[in-house]
Amino acid sequence: MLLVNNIRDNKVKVIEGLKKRNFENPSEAIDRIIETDDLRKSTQGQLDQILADGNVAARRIGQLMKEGKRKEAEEAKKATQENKAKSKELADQLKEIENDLRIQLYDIPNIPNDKVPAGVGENDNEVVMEYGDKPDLHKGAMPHWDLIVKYDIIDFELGNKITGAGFPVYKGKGARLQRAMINFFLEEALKGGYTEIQPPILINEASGLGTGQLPDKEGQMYHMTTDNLYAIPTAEVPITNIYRDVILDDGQLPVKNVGYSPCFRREAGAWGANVRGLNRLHQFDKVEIVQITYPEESYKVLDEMVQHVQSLLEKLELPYRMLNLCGGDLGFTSAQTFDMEVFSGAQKKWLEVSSISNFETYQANRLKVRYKDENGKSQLLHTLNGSALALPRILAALLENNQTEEGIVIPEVLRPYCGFDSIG
RNA sequence: AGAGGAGUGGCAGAGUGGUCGAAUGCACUGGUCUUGAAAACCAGCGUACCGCGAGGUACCGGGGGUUCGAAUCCCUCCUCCUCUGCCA
Repeated sequence: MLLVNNIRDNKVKVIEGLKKRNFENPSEAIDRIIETDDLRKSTQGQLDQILADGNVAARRIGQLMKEGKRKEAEEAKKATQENKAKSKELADQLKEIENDLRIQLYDIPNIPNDKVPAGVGENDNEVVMEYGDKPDLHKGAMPHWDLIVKYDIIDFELGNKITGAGFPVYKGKGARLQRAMINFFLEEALKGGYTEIQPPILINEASGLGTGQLPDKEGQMYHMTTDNLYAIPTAEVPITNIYRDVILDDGQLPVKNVGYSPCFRREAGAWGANVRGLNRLHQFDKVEIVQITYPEESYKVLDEMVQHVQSLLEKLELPYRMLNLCGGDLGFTSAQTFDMEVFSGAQKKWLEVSSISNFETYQANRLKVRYKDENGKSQLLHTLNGSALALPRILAALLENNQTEEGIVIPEVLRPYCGFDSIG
C-alpha cells in the first residue's frame, strides 16, 4: 500500500498515476484519504492529551497513597472516572478511523511508473520484442491436450478421480520432464547468483496480509480452516514474507532468492471456453525469483530479471514475446510489469509464462522491509519478483511446438536433466 | 496430543502493582589519554506516531480484560524448552 505521507507530498502525481490505471474518481479518493488521515491525527492528539492527564492523575494518587493520605486518594480516584470513559471512547473512535483509513489505502493500487503505457486492457499492452519463429507444424499436429493422451504422460481423468478438475497427474516421461524443468530452472537461477529457498507451502494469515493476498483475494486461495492456514498461490508469498518486519543491512542486499514450489489457485470464476488442458490449473509448479534492493537500483534489477527469464526461454528454444503491461492491465501492486508469452504452435496462441514486476515500496510498506539510511533512519526497500518460470504452459508450448511424426523432441538443454531426448 | 516451564532493548539478563522506556553487563558511537592501537575513564546509545518546538503518547511475544495506575494480576492465542505419548 501507499504511504499516506507520500500521497500528501505527491498528490498530483498520485492522481495522474491512478488516471493511467483508469481508476475512477482518483482525486475524490485521495482527498478522502487525506481527510481521514487528518481526522486520525486530531483524534490521536485528543486521546494523547487525555491519556497524559490520566497519567498525571495516576502518579498523584500513587504519591498520596504513599503518604498515607487515603481520603484524598479516594477522591482523586473518583475524579478520574470521567477521564477514563472519555479515553475509552476516543480509543474506540481512533481504532475505527485507522481501520477506515487502512481500508481506503488498500483500495489504492500502486502508481505506474513513467514507462508504463496508457491503456485499458490487454490489447493496449506494448509488445517490446519478439523472439524466434513460430513453428511450422506437420499435418495432423495436435494441441497438447491430445498429445498428453496420445503419449500417456499427463492424465486429467486420474486427477479428477483423486482430487477434482485442474489437478492433473503427471506420469512417466511427463513426470520426469516436469522434474527436469524444475531442476533446470533452479540451476540456471543459481548460476545467476540466486540463493535457493525451499519455503513452506502453507502460510498463516499474517503472511497473506503481508504480500496482499489477504484480505481482498481470500477467495482465490485454498483455506485450511481447522488450522487457519492457506495454500500458497505462488512461492513469492513465503519467500517475500521471510523479510517481513526485517531491517536489512548493507551486507544482505540485494536479496536474491529463488524457490520452487507447487502453487495452488482456486481460480474462482476464471474458467472459460478457451481454458483447456494445461492452460489453467488449480495446482501447478513454478520456480520464482525474488529480489529486494535499494530503491535507486530496482529498475536496473528489473532489467536483469527480465534478461534472466529471456535466457531461459531462448535456451528452451521457444518463440516468445515480451509485453510492457499498460496501466489498465497492470497488477494492483505493481509499478511496472513485463509479461513473457510463449507461442503455442497448435493452439496458435500466446500463453503467459512469466510476469516480472517491480513493486517499488508498495509491498515493502505493508511488509515493513526496510534498511537504515546514512542518517540511521529506516527507509523502505524495493521488492521485485518474477516467474522463472511457470511450468504448465511451457510444457504445453514445448509439446506442441516440438511434436514430429516420430514423437516429441526434447530441447537440448533439458536432456541432461531428464535423461531422454524424445517422447514417443 | 498430554503435563510442566519460559518468552523483557542488538545480545545476555534484572525487575512480580506506583516517577519503569525499563537496573546491570556486553556490543555499538563519540570523546579524553596515546606516536598509533589496546586498556582505562567520561558521555551517548530502541522504535513508531503527533507537534515548528518544548514536549506528549504508545510499545516488555500477539490480542483482550481487571485497576486511579500493569513488564508485573486475569483470560486467550502464538512460539520455544523439558518430560510422556504418537509418528514420516
